[in-house]
Amino acid sequence: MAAFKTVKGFRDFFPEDIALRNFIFDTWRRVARRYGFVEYEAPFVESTDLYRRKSGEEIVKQLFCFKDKADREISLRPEVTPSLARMAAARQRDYRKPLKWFQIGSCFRYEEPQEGRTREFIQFNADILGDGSVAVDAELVALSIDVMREFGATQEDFVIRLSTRELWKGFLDQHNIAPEQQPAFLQIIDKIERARPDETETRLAPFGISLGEVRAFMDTADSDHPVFAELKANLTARGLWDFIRIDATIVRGLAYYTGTVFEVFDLKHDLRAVAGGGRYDQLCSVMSGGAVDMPAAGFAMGDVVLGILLSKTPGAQFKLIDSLAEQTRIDVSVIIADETKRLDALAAVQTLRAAGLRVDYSFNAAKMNKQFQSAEAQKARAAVIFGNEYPQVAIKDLANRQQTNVDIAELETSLLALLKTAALGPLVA
RNA sequence: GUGGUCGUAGCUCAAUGGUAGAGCCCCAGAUUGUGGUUCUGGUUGUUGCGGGUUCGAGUCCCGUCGAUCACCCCA
Repeated sequence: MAAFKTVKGFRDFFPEDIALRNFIFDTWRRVARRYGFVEYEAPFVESTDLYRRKSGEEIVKQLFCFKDKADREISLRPEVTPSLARMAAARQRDYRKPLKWFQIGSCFRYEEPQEGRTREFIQFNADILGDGSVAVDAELVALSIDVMREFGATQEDFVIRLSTRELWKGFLDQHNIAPEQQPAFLQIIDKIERARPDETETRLAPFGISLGEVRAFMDTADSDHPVFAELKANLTARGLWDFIRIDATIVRGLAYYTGTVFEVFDLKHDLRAVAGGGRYDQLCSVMSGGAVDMPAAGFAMGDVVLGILLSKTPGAQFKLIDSLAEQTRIDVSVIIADETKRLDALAAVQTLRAAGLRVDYSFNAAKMNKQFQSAEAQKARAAVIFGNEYPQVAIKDLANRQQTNVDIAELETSLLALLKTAALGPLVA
């Protein structure tokens, strides 16, 4: 029988992978909380209609969708924004506005996997609902910048490419393009940097607009354009405007964006967008059948591309490596030099664990050097040796290799004191 | 869903169609009460899977699964 493998596009998370994931989650949570956001979660499975409502029938081919045992059409969530809109519309009266909500969890898309794109990925979503001001847009951009900075990324590593659909709306109204045709036009703009010029020209033809006109218009959209004035003043005051690059080609694929749109882009590795989002003022209304009309804006950041970026960004390495080590390190390795003292050692293990220390030991009789190697491998700060000196035990500081004997009654106190001191020695690399 | 490339030990990779290997990792010993270095020895494979051609297939052919790249998509 062939060995089992993960289902296509899905990942195993071994301990070192979980350590990285925890590091990412912790960072997302810490910064979001710093901004006054509160955490929520939505179901992993929703009615397929929820996504049809938002994006139309063609979306189904990208959905991880199936029928349940009662023949209901359901889908693994491809994103959480529709769920958020549903939840917010249902209970919005219970919360003071604006809502500042964030969420961390898996999403699923039935696509061809490749680097940076899997069928299950984890997103951090941050959204602000119930306030339509540019101040909200600025707050979200600021949050996305600070999340990246918290990971250790700098201005050398990433940039916020930002635009607003207002810009193109004005342009299109001027050219008498009907609102229902505008999404199709924006799709062309979205691909303008990747597509060949003659292809773009052909696709623009039905709109009666030349590539030259589009390019000329894009050149007028720089950071001094009046449409960005308020956002610029806001982010400049925070010292964050230097992270922004106005880029009229950023329109985001989604039809529902209505105002500011932005993406977090890495500058050095030619990766996919690390995060993206914008303002979607109509969505709550659409999702609630018009019952609740609430302006909203938000962004999402995926773990897969972020993980690749972090692994390639020197500035992020220190925090990351430190976090990974901290998640698997123990405080104390109890070494049993004399098997007749094993029960005494176990008693001490429990006492130390009750005191909150991370303690491990060998399950079976083992040579001293093996036990010390285990202590080393687990990055224990101290070793406690139970041997023929009992009822005294030897405490060894594994950082500086100094060893002292103490009475068993003083073990906990002595260890706590040792663990408070800085680890000076080769262990601290 | 479409097309290209790839798939050999836990990992990184070798092997003109002719006995499947190396380094790292791991395990044991040198060292029976002391961890990073060193030395010695050792384990590890249905060569992704299934067919076919051949005296003989890791190697060539077909299919399939997976990875990766491009397309698509990125809600």
